[in-house]
Amino acid sequence: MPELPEVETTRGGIAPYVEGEVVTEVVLRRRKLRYPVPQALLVDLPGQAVDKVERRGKYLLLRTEAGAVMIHLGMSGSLRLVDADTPAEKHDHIDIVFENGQALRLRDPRRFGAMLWLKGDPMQHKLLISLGPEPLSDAFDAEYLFQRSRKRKQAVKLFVMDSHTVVGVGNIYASEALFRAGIQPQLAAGKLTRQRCVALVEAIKTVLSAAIQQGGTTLRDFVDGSGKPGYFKQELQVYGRVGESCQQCGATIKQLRQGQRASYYCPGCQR
DNA sequence: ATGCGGACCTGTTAGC
DNA sequence: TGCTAACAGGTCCGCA
Repeated sequence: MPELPEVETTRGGIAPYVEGEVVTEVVLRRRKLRYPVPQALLVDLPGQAVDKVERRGKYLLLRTEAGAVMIHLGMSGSLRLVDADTPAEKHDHIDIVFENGQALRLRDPRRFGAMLWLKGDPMQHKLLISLGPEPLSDAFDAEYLFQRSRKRKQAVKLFVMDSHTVVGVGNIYASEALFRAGIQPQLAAGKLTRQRCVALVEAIKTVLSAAIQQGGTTLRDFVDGSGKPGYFKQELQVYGRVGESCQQCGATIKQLRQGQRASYYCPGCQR
């Protein structure tokens, strides 16, 4: 469900309410998520104050003096702030309860998400250490993408969705960015020219920034920290629009499958 | 190193 | 209306 804009929307939504708050208790209703929730989280987190809520790629980090809580929302996860006594529903797996009576509640029907407890520098963790640059940082530029893509036969859409290339570009925004850059998704990454790398980097930055502005994209069930949906869906040009006509050129939007995922593109605008 | 398919889950929807 | 199959925002792992 969440790509970078949805995770960033969640981060921004919960940070003001969670930073500075002291954890009193962790309520675990279901241990089996993507990875088993470590016992150490239940033991070590209570008593800690959350210093900062950060994001790296699609991972959220709640930093405390003793360690960091690392959260991934997978395909269907959401984090919401609720009163601690709000009854938990079926897929509400974990509550981080605070002294002020609020709780940060993780809901995740498909359970592809994760909550881990990291000691030491979280950026050195296996899951974070080899991630590519943040798409909205200066490190992600056309020259980087150009060099990185040399000799790659992989389709450009799969290439930009690879978190080792750049983090945070998921299935929706990969299609959207390629449309905006005028690049067809099947093109081998190694065939990108410098010029097209400029356009693609620009498109990725623009589409992600715009989506963050709109509070993310809600296809069916994404909600932010207070339960509100995102409004970027109405800005989508190709994603989910097979058979509709392109707003740019009028051609019919097409769909194909790449890496077991749907890709959407306009055969008129994308070459 | 690269590239691909399978695996992990449940819920919703499309199609017969 | 009901059943079944396909599909859904992610990404790690193992194999060729």
